[in-house]
Amino acid sequence: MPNNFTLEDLKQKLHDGQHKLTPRRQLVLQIILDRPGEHLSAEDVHYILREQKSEIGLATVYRSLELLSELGILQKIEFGDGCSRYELNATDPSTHHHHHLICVKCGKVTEFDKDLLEDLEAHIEKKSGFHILDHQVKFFGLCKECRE
Amino acid sequence: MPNNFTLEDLKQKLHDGQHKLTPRRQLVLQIILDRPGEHLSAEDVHYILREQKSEIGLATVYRSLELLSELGILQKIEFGDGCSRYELNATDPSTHHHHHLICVKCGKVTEFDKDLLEDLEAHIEKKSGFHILDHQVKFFGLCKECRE
DNA sequence: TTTTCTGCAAACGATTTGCATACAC
DNA sequence: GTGTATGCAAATCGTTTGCAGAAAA
Repeated sequence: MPNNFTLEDLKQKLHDGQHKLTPRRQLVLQIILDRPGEHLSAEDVHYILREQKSEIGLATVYRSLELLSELGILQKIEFGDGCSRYELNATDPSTHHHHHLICVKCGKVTEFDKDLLEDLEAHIEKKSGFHILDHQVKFFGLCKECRE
Repeated sequence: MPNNFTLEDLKQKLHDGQHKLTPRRQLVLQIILDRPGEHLSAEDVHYILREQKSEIGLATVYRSLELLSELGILQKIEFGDGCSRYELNATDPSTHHHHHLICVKCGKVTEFDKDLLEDLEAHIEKKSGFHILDHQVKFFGLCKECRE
């Protein structure tokens, strides 16, 4: 399992904000954990949960995803397809900051880890005085399959 | 005026797709042209037009912005604030591909032109076989004013 | 008990669409 | 005259919220 936080960490984080680690929230998180690299939307998560007979309201899915994002467990991302998607917000620097490759033909979203943006970020900080905390990088183009 | 296409180009592009360069479409485009670096939403454009006594339906604004984006005149961008925004899609390589610096405190969006992503793109193409056509880069952080 | 959590339905806000009319070639 | 554009209102769709009951501390 590619998560780099413990259940205890999570409980602590929730507790600090006067929240609880409820069964529903664990279910929602587990769906994301089980599908690395999948960028699920709230409706996706809801659908998967219903499929596995876990009855849970769509509003609760939204609220759980929102909460987990606020805690930094998940990362909310937008691919311009009209809905928010979520992925695990890895805190390990080696996996953090991966880039998304979005195929404009088939719509497939793949990931690419290597982060070569440091130079650019340093340059920007120096020139503009803007202190960068995070970034989102999306590349649009044609995936290997669609090129052929 | 920072546009690098002529009215004739635009007319031709529209004509190729069996569309017309109507007065309304010109109005919408002009609003964007007059405000470089402003990232206006459809409602922003609609509001500005009403202010200057140009009566035009909101749906028409949406349709015009959509059409101009399809033609590559405008670029549709998402800053995660719940609505699509539009900017001029400069075709001049020296101004193309500017990055957005989004302040997480005051919400201000500024631009930064320098494009140092070439190395990264070359690396990705080589490693993944993904052919990159365009990219979107957003940096989140604190602007100069909010740091103080 | 007091607080948080959940489900449901209603509300919401950005965007799209159906349709009748107006315009352009 | 034929096809495209437009305005308006209604519909749509993802998301949020109000509220009442359920669960947890």
